[in-house]
Amino acid sequence: MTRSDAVEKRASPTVKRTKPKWGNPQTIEDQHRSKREALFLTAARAFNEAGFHNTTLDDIAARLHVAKPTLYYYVKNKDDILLECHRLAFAHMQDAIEETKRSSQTGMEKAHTFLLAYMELVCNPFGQCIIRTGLQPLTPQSRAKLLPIARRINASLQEIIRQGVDDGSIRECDIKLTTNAILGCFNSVAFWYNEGGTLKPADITLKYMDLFLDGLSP
Amino acid sequence: MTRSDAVEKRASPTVKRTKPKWGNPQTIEDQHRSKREALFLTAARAFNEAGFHNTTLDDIAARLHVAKPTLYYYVKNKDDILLECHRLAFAHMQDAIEETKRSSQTGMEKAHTFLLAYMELVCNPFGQCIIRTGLQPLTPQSRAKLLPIARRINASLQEIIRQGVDDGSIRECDIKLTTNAILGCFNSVAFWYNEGGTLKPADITLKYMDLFLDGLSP
DNA sequence: CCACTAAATGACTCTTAAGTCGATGACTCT
DNA sequence: AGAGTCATCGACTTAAGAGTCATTTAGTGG
Repeated sequence: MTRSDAVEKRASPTVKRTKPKWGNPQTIEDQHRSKREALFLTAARAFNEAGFHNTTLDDIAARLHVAKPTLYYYVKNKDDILLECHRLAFAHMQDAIEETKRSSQTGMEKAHTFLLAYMELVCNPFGQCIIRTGLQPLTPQSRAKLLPIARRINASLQEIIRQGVDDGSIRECDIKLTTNAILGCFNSVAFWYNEGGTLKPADITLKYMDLFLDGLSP
Repeated sequence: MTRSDAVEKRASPTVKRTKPKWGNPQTIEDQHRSKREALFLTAARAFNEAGFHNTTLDDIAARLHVAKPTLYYYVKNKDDILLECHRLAFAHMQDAIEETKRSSQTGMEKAHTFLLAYMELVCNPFGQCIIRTGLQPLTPQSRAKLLPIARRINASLQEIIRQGVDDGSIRECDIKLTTNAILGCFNSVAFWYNEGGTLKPADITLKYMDLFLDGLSP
């Protein structure tokens, strides 16, 4: 690679550093953070397209028009990248879980709120990364950090359905199995959802809810 | 490893060769085939437990009490192993597809037959391997061989549901979306199914069918 | 203009695991 | 017993890709 290439590479997506005045040091930290986020988003997209193990750090660096060692300025290692992608995805659900916990809706209504949030998770690059890449490539330590979060999501939906059965908004059913069925069904959207398409997460949620509510019997 | 260890290793699961008389050469070929099958089953189990990329050929060889180069006597390379695992799994579905094609049942009834077979696929080690490992680790060439088969399964279920809607045994619905929902839901069983448990594939199928047929409305 | 820090990189090292090869033991048939 | 396979393995090569480090460049504040 020639000298001028390198310069051109660095020029394109790298945000120009703005004056890190002592009075307003926020600016430079923001820059660092926004570059980190760009790194994760780019990595997640790459993982989703080619798979975690088929994506090298050189690939990710190339997408960012940067050399591999630069990544290590923002991130500890490859495992760390995936871990953070998962964390960012889960953060999105955290709010939805809290919201349904606080609200005084029926189980059915809560299920709708919760599942809409979940579908949005599953359709965004970080969520797709969770579903498609999974926890397997992570080190056992990183996996141990994420497993409780994943379990909490499952437990929250179980809780919601149980409440629904109690308040009569959902019919009697095997709660664990039903939860697994619904989540499995929603997860699978990560494999065919297309960001550019006309079908938006909210649309899919409605159609799936309809299917799960009224069933296929004529 | 000492000399005697090696001998002991070879002794245990390796079937003793039986006389490959010229008059009955079948015997020795069977032996070769059964060892190949053992290899694939062992590999599939290993992939399911640790993931494809976390499973080395040495791991698989160790499980078979054999040295790595021995594997290459039965198999071209690692890609070949995974490809064959997927092939073996799909073969199971082939029969079910043909059967539903030939039969004169209603769409609903065909769906039941088909989905029972599919659930059995998903719960057996090779099927789990398809779902959990996926096609991503395969070379593009191998992937190209399997993709049409996967599509055929999806298309077959679509066909069945379409017929069900036509003959009135299934209510009007978005056929593609419904197919994806059902298959996604069934696929996810591969992640929690436990061979030793009391819940058998047929039981899960019934419960899931019930859910999809009658829905969750009270 | 100079010292300082943030950011980036070229050119390495190191490890892991896939795949190869020649030699050897086991069994059968004549 | 000797020839001829089948099956197996120890020891090796090779490639890829993660991670490191010393160095350079660019922008900033005094």
